[in-house]
Amino acid sequence: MKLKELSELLGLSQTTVSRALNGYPEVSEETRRKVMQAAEAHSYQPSSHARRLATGRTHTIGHVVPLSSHEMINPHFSDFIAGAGEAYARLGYDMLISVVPEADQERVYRSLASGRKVDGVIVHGPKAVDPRLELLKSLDIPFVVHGRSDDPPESYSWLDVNNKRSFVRATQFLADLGHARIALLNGLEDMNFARRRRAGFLEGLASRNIRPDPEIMFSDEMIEPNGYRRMQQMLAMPQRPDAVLTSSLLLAMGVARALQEAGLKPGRDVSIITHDDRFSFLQDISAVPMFTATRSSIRDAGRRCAEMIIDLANHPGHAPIQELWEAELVVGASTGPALRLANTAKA
Amino acid sequence: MKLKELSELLGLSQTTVSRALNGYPEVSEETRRKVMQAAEAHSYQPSSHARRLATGRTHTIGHVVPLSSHEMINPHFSDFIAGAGEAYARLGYDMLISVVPEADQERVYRSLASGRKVDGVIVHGPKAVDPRLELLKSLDIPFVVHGRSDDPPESYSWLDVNNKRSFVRATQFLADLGHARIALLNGLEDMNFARRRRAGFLEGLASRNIRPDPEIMFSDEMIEPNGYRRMQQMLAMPQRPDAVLTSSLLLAMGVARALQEAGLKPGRDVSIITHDDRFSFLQDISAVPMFTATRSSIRDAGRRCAEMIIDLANHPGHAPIQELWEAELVVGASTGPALRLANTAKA
DNA sequence: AAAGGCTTCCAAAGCGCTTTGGCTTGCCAC
DNA sequence: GTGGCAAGCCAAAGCGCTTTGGAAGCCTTT
Repeated sequence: MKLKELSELLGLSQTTVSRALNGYPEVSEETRRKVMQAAEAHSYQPSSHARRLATGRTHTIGHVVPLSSHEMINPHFSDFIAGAGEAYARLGYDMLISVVPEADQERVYRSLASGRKVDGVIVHGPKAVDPRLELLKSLDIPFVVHGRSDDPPESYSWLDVNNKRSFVRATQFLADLGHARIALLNGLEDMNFARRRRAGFLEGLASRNIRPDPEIMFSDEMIEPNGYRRMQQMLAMPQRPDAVLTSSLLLAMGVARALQEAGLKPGRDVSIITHDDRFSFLQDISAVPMFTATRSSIRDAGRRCAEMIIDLANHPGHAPIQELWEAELVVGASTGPALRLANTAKA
Repeated sequence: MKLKELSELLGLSQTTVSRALNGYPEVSEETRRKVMQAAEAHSYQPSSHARRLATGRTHTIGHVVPLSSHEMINPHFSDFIAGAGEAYARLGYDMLISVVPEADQERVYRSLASGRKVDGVIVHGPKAVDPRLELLKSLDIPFVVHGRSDDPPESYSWLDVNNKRSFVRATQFLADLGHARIALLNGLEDMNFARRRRAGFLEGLASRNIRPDPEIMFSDEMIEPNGYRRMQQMLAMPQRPDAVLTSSLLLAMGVARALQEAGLKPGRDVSIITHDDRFSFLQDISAVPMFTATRSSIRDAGRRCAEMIIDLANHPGHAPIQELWEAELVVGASTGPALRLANTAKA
């Protein structure tokens, strides 16, 4: 069923039918009702391509998802997309996803922009210094960054967690429990969020007069095996850490596994605190969470980013939107006071 | 830069320029070369919408990703999409993703079909009996199922792992190590794959003359906390299992965590074998894999499904394609012979 | 009664491509 | 010298919508 057929069926012009369906005022309520009914009855759906060609609007948002250097897809991705997808469904938008190796990104952005395939894009995984932002500004296409780069924050739209403050708090929390030898298992530090977390960690240590030890500060892809490997490595050190701060629940799980394999108990022998993106596949269903964590739902972030980009796409010339979310500190079973015995024995 | 401008610039008609760019033969090589050069120089890219309107082909594949009953997004998703995305990028296709609650699926499929937004769709997470297949057949839109339903297998296109055989082998492997009390932690058994695995498990037990015990057969969402919870539950039983077969690495990790917390060692005290979809965020980087597993890369599956659907979209009337992949049995550290001591003591 | 202003509708011109049908031109065979 | 054929090109007609610029009809005002 196409517009022409529908209009002939109704004995009206295409113009009137189109207007009636799209809610224009210059149509009598009487006619509009008839048109709506007929459209419903014949389950008329306008061809999206024809409409796009005529209006120039695509009602589609692009997500360019970079593969990491190891060709890995970020596990954050699925929950973020789930949240964004929910917003798109609600607001009548489509989601176009390109999964591309780092190197191909520029090409893809250019193609999205020049082919006018999308009304806006979401930028995933911003680097500390990220050339994509300049590129997108120059392509003159609305975009929202999930995270931040080092560009002037007011010059573009973004939604980010206050990574620095989270890690300051987490570090202080550990220090205040009496831990003095605190390890950091961070994400790859070419990522902006990882830099901010590192800065927070260092600031937290400094505020409690603890000297950082580069020997127990790591920067890896945030997957479980890396948590395991790094903790094993640290357990073999002459002086092992008494607390670990990790950037992801997956790393924390790896750490816990290494500890348990060594007969050590998280929260008693070694404290673990982690950032928790609330992955749905790791959702904590127990009364006391397994890990003490700074929590912030990445799914909510996806939802909000989607709303933001749609807003921007609908209002060209709109000023950039920024949102900084505070993570919630949730105390779980993986942290506890430093072992006094060991400390006094040493003293 | 639009076609009209480019053609005027070259002093050629739009027809000729279009033909030159799209590789039609009725253009001299000389002209084609000139056209190509000019297009390159002015980075001309045809408007996808105009092209779609004119040709009716969208060069887009739709993925309708259902949220589980708990609104959860399947962690399989991201790796599958990564694989598919790679194929799409290679073959010049776009990927349109809708994340929708179970109940909204039909509406979305209808809208994709009637709006002619995609050339074909991938069906995710087929149920044992899945009405979506009939719907798609009736909508007359090419589709490929990742997995199978109970529909006659030759009536549609699918790519599946031989779940039944995998679980027969895994069960026999455990039995042959001397384990007699084997638990099953399966996925939700309204899913087709879970039914087949259960059938394989039962067949494996039967082939070794072991009677199944419903008390230690579970069907849950395949997330880590469920593995943990179920294993804890089983450890509290008067006669705990001496081996566990799980449907996902996430479940297996939960099981291992419960064991270690109870002071038991996987592979010594209790054997674990799992199906492993090779999630990139759990990729095993150690020499001896942590878990004995039946392995099959879900990312490869995504890649192949994408190729299949494009094939079907390009050749209307093509006979359905089916592929059944065999999983690879990889022996890791989580399995070992049943404890003879305990056995003889009992005898 | 003429002028002006609403309301409600419509014909036709795009949007930027592809594709149909046809028109030249040059070459060869007869 | 004419007919036939291929090679190479083009004008124009879509594809299915939206939107511009009226126009018709009716009511109110002067």
